[in-house]
Amino acid sequence: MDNTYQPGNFEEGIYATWLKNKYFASFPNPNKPKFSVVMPPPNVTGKAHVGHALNNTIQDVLVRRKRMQGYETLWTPGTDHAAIATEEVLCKALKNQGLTKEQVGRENFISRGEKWYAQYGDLIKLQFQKLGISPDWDREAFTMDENLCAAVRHAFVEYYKHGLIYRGKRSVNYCPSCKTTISDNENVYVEQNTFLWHIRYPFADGSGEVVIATTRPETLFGDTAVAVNPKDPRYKNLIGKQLILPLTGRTIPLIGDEYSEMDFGTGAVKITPAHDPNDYEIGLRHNLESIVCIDDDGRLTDAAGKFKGMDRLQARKPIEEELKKQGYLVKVEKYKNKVGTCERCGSMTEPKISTQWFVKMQDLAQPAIEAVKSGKIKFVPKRFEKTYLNWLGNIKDWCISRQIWLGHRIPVFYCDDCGAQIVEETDPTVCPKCGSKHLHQDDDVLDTWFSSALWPFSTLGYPKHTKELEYYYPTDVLVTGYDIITFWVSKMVFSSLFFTKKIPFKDVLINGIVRDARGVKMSKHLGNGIDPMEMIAKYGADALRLSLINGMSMGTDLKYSEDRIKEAKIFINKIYNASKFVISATEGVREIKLENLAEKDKWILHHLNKTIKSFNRNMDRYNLSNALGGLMDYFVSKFCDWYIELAKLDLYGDDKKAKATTQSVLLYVLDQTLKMFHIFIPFVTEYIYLSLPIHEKTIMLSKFPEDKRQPNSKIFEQVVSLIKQIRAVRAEYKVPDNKRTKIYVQSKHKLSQDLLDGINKLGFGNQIQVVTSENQASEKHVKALAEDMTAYLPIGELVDEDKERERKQKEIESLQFEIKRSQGMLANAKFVEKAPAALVEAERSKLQKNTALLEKLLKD
RNA sequence: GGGAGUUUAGCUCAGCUGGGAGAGCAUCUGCCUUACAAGCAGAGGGUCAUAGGUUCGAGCCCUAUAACUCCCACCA
Repeated sequence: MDNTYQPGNFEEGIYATWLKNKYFASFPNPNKPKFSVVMPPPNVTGKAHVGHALNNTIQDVLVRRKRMQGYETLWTPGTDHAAIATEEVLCKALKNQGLTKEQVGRENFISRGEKWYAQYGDLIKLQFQKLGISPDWDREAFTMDENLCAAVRHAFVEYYKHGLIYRGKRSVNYCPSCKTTISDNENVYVEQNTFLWHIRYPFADGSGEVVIATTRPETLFGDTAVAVNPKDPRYKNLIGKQLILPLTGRTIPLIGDEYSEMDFGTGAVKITPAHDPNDYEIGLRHNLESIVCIDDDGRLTDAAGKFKGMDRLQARKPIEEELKKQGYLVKVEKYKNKVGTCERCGSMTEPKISTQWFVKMQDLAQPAIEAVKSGKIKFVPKRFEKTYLNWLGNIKDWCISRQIWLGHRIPVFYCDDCGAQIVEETDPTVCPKCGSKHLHQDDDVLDTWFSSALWPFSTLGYPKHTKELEYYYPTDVLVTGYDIITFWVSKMVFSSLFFTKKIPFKDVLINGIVRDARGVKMSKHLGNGIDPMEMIAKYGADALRLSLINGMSMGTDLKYSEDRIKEAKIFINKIYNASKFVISATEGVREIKLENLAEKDKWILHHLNKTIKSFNRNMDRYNLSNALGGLMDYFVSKFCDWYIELAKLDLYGDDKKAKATTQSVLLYVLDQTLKMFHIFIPFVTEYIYLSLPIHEKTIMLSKFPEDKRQPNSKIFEQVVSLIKQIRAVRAEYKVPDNKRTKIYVQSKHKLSQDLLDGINKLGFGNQIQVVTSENQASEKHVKALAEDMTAYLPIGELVDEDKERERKQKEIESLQFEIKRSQGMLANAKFVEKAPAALVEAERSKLQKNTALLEKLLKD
């Protein structure tokens, strides 16, 4: 081992060995219980960020433990093609060359996409490997792989044949300047200072008018109704009457629809089905005509009469003037609202009603809701079930077509001659209806989530009936962020239930988002991100991993900064140094024998066992941070601070038997704790493990610690508290640590020599003597008390009678307070009656102990 | 507008089915003790956001209020 902890010296080599020996590989083995996890596939658009590091570290921790516990463990890695994001990147690159995707053509563009995927897919993989995670890389999957494409195709055809896929109209965002539809993500809402135009629509019969308020007067030419709330007393009786649409002379009806809010504007809203998604819905409900008054270039159409050909925005002013001239304009007020704009060019987007493909959700959603409600699928933390159920409960049909080129092309073919729609698993060459050979495929591609929805089973070979699918499915746990519960988790559940008749996973573990030290979400844009690769280079992968798990709470965002990684490294350094000590102290040891245990040995083994027990309990409940915290605490506060310090007495002493036992215990405890630490910090633990005098070929596949009963040493617990008292008393009297004193000990129990030596060493003594009464401690002294033990410390000049009296007085008071409290509780009949028996018992023994201590003090 | 979350020590956060307020970091004091000064020993520091309620007992349960955060929908 290196003399100091230098992760850079061994992390890479260890990972290479793991890979070479195929320790991560898994194969179906019906004789063993299995544990399977599928990795949320990162987008192949860039490099790994801390969020990936967190998500994958959590998975690795779970997977490594199960593997060590003897489960046949499969963790499937993979990547997602993220069509929209990648297409965006590629378009930008083209733009820099002065090209558009139309100019390079669809085929050429797609092959550019493939090149991109090949190049960046490997990059992400290399970064993940640096993290030390242990998925079965031989099973790496990509959403555009041949067999995954087959799964997508199969899924589409199945849905279609079950009548769950249909073509319908929907409003999409359209950018008139880029001349393309854009995704919801690229459509950013920007607050703008604009106006609210109040326009008069007279009744056709001349019986008055209705005033409407609008932010878009230019869409007036597409109006086919005015809507009011049917409960609105102002208009209730007027519903059904005809209105004259200004500037056109057309008549349109006044309709009643809940959509119209009574307290907004005038309570009357103009309805333009062709240019507003809500209006489109209303149009469907009321059977309204849809009139297009803005074309794909953003110019007004014939419907706008003399305004035809004008830009939609530039037409506002002239329209306003015309309305004013003709007496239709009531007023124009200043108004702030949010307007959808194109992320790329910044111009205002237009809602556009177009034909899209949909998946019918109602029947699919129901079983997915049931799966969670019945508890077959559990969310951790539970509160995220609400997010899931809420969304599925109000589900709308899923629009799966996207107007881009990258991704899975919609497998629908149209016959140019008879117009038939052909949907089959293989591409058709002849129209089954009319025999025509003139066929063309739908231009759109599928929503990226369509393929991600199949991920848990498509990666195991679906639609083929593979032995992997048979053995590993359903998977055991999915670890993901709360931001994609609706996008992804829900879709996997209903897809899986439909296609495989099984749930895709049993537990859904939700991790939070990594934020910077001020709580701001990390992003490229803000430049506040922490680059995991840079951190690994600086502090090692183990430190990064430890810092992510330590203090992390499932589902809660993590405030994160480089300091945390520094702290983690310091902790690992502690493990490193303690291990170095144990290894040097156990050179040549061939066998671990836990025999002839001394008090300290029983004590450390008891606490080890307690730690293992709570570690496993916490891990089973996915309390990773608590499991880790308990282990860290044991390692430092019990093993290092007490056991190792005391072990030195045996190691450098003459008692060979005691030395052998201590060596065994040292090795045993280190071995067991390393194995638990391994799942969090795999590299350094492997490095140390392989340096132990007794070890297997890798810690990765060694047996995970299990709970074994080990009674505690009560006497050693008392020795610990006596030593703590001695130290506290010394500190209070300002005895510097380098000034050692004689220690007199009086104890009800017989203290063996090793315990006395221990008290002497850790209590800063230079000599220790057992006494049977205080008088035997002849010098002026102060006292340190434990339940059945007392230490007298002759600290010479530093003894201060007043202070000693004061200290005792304080102690007495606090004991009296405690005793009174205990007595009060025990005197309360309701407490004794209602509280759990163990609690009452504990209170009694506490009272007893405190009373004993108080008596002792009062005697003085 | 609908939903969810958070509020505990200077900072980051634990705190189990309700049963004497915790950890790490930071601060202060002492110590280079042969694994570790990236260390060891000790100490100080909290009206558990606020106001009510339930209970023998509330950080935890109920009601209301405030501040902050997030998600979804929408603003004619």
